[in-house]
Amino acid sequence: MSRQKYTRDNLAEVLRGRGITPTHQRIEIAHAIFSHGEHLSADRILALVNDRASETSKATVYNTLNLFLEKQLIREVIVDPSKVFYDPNTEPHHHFYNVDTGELTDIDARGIRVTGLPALPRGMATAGMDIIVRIRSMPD
Amino acid sequence: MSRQKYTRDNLAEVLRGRGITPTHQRIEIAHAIFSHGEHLSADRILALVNDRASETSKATVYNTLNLFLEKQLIREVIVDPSKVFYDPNTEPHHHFYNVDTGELTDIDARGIRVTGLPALPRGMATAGMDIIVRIRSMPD
DNA sequence: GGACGAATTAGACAGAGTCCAAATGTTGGT
DNA sequence: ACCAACATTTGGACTCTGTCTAATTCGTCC
Repeated sequence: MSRQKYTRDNLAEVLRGRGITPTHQRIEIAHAIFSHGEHLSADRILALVNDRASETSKATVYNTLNLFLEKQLIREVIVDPSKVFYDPNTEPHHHFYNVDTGELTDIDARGIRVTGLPALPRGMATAGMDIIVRIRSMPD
Repeated sequence: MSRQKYTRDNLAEVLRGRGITPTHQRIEIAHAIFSHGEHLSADRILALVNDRASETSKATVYNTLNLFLEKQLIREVIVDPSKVFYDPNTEPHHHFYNVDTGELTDIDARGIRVTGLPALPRGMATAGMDIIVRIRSMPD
């Protein structure tokens, strides 16, 4: 995703580019995810899109998020056992996870090198690697 | 945890060593986790302990798992959005996660080096790092 | 045995996410 | 404009994981 203003028109184009019919609701959902810089959970997204006018149902939010995932428009981040976070950044990167606040911060993957990993089991291919650095406020 | 037969007597000792009163149910749960080599989810553990005689309730299984976590007898592994896995291995290690089958495999952390991580945000301390290598069967 | 605190229990509850069948929207052809 | 065919959305029921609570049971110490 290039860096630019996420107008609803731009977003419609982006969706088309991935073979996704840009409906009303999908654009609102994309807008929520991309213009809001953070890592959002499904329920936060549902709340955000229903803040403004067009009502969108829970089912549509989940349908859409899964569609965006399939089309690799977003990524999911699994760090909290109770909910999935959706990440608009599809560049290779990892995360700091503040275990006290639940806050997620990106770590650019460029420059990070992991050595000493064993060979993959036979006939297996890597589908991706996630590094999660759990952090907490220093006890003083 | 040293490598030895996980008899119920041994396990009772281990629990005591961590300041956990070794009850009937707790020993059965520990036995399920430690003698079964795998990474189990709460519902699998519930099923396992109720296979043999002594019935154990869902509440007790969750209570006990959380107690074991607190006392650092086990670790939790968060890779599947729908459930937590419990890991009897508390040595530093990471995981292969087979996204097709859901199977988890340990990766010994000794020998693994990660370079290029940015400095932690001010006033933060590392609480642990997890590396998850997602793998899938090679498309042939 | 009695008393007291710790542990367990069933079942109600909460929250995330899925499923389904009905309704609505969109598109292309005539 | 109308219709047919298809894609999308919807409310609500449902499932599943996990928590909570108040009542019971267990263990221990006197």
